[in-house]
Amino acid sequence: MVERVQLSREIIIARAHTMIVEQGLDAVSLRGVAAALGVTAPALYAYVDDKLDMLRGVAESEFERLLASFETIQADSPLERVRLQAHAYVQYALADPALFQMIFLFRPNFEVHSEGDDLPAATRAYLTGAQAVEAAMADGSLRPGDPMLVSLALWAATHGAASMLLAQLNLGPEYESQILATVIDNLVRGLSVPLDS
Amino acid sequence: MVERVQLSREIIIARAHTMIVEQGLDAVSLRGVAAALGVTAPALYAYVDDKLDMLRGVAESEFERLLASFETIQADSPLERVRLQAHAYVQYALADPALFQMIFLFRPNFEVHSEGDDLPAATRAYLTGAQAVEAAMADGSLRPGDPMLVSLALWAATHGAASMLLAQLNLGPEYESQILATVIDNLVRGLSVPLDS
DNA sequence: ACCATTCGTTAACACTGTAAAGCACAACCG
DNA sequence: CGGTTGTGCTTTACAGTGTTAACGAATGGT
Repeated sequence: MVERVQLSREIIIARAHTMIVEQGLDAVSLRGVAAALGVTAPALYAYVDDKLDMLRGVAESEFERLLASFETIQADSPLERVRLQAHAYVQYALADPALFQMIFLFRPNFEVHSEGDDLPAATRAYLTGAQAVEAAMADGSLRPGDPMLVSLALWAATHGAASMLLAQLNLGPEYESQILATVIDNLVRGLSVPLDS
Repeated sequence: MVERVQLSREIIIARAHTMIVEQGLDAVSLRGVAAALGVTAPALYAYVDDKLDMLRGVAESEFERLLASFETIQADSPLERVRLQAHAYVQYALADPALFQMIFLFRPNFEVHSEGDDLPAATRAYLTGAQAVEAAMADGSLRPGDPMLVSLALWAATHGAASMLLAQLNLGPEYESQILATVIDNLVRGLSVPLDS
């Protein structure tokens, strides 16, 4: 009961994607993906270097999705945009834990030497965050500083919060949004110019 | 050139521990650990449920070490203790990345129903952190609130910072301490009572 | 001396990722 | 039309993995 379509890198990655979502990262094998496509495992090697390369393809498409979710955010102020992006990141993580677990298997490279849309999606997602931080600094709502440093710090804290929520610490789910809010809001508060009182 | 000692759970876990440090988590196999002990793989099953259980043993011993590093911290104030614990956590992570990567394979359980030293080391490490937070709140240097929530938030942010540093983002190593400081100091700043100015 | 138990071994199963060789079919060229 | 070339997949194979079942040797007790 396998449907045999024309093989391609995209098809393979798409199938791996859905299998990761449905069965978890550890349960996905190259042979399994091939079988789901009605094909034997070595056939995939014409389109994919190895298993890691296949997963890299899935990760790339995920960063693309994350970036898209950033771009739909409507915010009143630059600072609010920073906060909403952090929330969007956690939302993304909680929606598909297996995918979130995977995207950091590959070290993103944030050295921006070339320009344009051919940058890896991870880099573009990061740049989007950094822009929001920069705007909030120009705005005067965040204290001046290195935007790269601050956006990485925000990302790190957000990532940690998401990881902690996913670790299922038997805390009861009502804690989830509170932990996230505590991390993000207080970090932003610490980074902001003091509002006396 | 294998030295064959009396087998035990502790011996197995210790050997797995050093092999993880030396060769990385992915390179460690049950068969490999057995061979290093001069024994065949099925022999381990008398002392260990399965591979995951073996790793769980290593993780437990690591939390014990982390806890020990917390207990040697000398701080002038409760708030300073909170900051130093966060730094100790990151120091621990950077010292042995493979071990840090592993300890969160298992969801720690923070429900404290029993008392005393028979609690899992992860729980005791967390409680140590929560106590410091509580002291800082009693002290008046942290705004009042749920100590559990705040200490989890701090842990989450710290964990995220460590993960980000370990991801080797091609950022140049001078960024490492800066990112950490940005996350921790600003989060603590956000959690503190404002000091007008 | 025999029995029982403990502690390890060997053999086997069902997987995994990956490489080499082979085979079937379509396209092209004379 | 017949032969050649090449593409796309399969079969086969290898070296691993975790794990289970059956077997064996040594040890201690009665």
